[in-house]
Amino acid sequence: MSQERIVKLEDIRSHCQKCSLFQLCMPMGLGDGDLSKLDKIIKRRRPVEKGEYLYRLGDPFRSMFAVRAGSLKTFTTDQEGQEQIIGFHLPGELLGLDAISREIHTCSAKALETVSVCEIPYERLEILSQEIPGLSHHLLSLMSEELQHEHCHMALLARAPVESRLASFLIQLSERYKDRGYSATEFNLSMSRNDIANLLGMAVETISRLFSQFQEQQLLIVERKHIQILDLPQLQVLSNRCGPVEDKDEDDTSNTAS
Amino acid sequence: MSQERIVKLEDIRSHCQKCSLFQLCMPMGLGDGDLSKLDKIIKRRRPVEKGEYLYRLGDPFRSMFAVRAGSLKTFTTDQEGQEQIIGFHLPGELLGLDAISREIHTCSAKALETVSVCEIPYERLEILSQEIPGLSHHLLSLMSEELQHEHCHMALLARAPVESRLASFLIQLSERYKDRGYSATEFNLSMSRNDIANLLGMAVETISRLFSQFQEQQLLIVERKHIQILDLPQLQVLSNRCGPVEDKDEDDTSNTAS
DNA sequence: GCTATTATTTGATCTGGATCATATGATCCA
DNA sequence: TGGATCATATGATCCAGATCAAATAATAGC
Repeated sequence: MSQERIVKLEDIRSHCQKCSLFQLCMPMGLGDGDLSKLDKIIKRRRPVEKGEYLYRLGDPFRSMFAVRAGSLKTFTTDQEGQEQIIGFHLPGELLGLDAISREIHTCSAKALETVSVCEIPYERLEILSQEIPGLSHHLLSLMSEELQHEHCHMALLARAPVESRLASFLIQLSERYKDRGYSATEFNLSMSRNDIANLLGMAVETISRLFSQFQEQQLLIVERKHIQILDLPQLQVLSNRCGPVEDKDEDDTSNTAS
Repeated sequence: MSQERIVKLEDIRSHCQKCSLFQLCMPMGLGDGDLSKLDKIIKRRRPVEKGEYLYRLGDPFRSMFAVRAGSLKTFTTDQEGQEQIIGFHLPGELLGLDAISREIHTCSAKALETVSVCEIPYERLEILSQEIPGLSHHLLSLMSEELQHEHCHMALLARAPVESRLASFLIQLSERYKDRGYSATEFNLSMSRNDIANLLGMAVETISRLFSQFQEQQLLIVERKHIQILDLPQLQVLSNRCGPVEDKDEDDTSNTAS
């Protein structure tokens, strides 16, 4: 076969195919041809340094972004300039989907640490999605996931006591790291206590106290930004999450929670 | 021209074209041909009576639904069976988009009053979206709007004092009624105080007290389910909503809020 | 129509978590 | 390298809004 030649060609252009995150941001059955079509429209950007904006609320929407490395926060601002964090974004995640309808970014994206992103011009992606079957569906699917996640977050903010909120947050992070091939029980927080508090609708002091409390209860060990989870099941019980029961590897999620 | 014949044909099948809500649920430039294609895949359903479910959390996802008349609430349920309302849905709105990725409904939809819906089989819609340019984009756009709206709701739940929450809720309802050609200042609530409280993450008693308080402050007149808004601008100030400044008919939304 | 049940209102009390205050440990940067 | 600034932690106090209690109004079921 002419495998050799193809590989070399890929080396030149198909960054996507080599990207370890590809399965996360575009997990569909694309042929090589489709892949390189997609790859061609993607722009690389110079890294966004910690504290810099990827985009700001009100900016015209031209591109979506896929996080390659580092992490960001997205947030809206109310009429008094108060920041409300919408979410944190890890490698492999797509940002900016919420701007499609108004063609204006409705939140700001700020780097929590040095971040590298792939820029995907939306107009060209739309054209491409007419050529590549499944691309539209994939985008819809990603947004649908985002909606689901936000429904759970709303339930959290509306009802959950502070312990559940933080537990839920930690479990979610843990799962996302796991999906990315990192440890599910040991990781570094890239965001400040302040940002966590803001996301979860509580005061910084409460976050601090809860970390201490969880540590006392032997649920985790926390030292500055570093978290080591000791008792994931107990955190899960605390979190009391919403939605249908998920397919777990373990079958410990039956109605035996009581 | 053969206009006469076409009109008769439309009478038989193109319900969409005659539907006053069409601009709300599918507001794009569809030709007559596209319209009748869309119309062909839509199923009418017998009305859903008050208290009945349109779908339940965990049900397999096969169709989206457009509300034709009446209203519904969607809600998730946590591990303890506690209901968390995600939103209320008025005529012209689309339900079920959040189920695309998992192919399972992640929330339940229950009628607040007798409801009639158009059922749109998702599989057929996807096929259709390859034929009709703009249909995919429209779906993405709708979901994007939903995301934006939920971001604001999250900010509300995380930060806003109870007055802002109720004010924001009422303004939002008012705008939605206005968009549908009804009065922006006088309408009936189809949901109970309990449901409002649940959506806004507060206690029923607080809703009751706030209605009384708003009435005392001459912001509105409330009598049971009937609301008459007297001072929309003041409610707007109270609500302190998030996001970029919207295009209003009036230009009273500049930075003169201070 | 008449009772049972449920929804809403209003008042009294209580509490989870915010806010305030202060200490201490990091990080920045001239 | 030392002082300024910022992030985190922890204790003390306070208060917005929940919860509890009770009355009243609406609706449903018979």
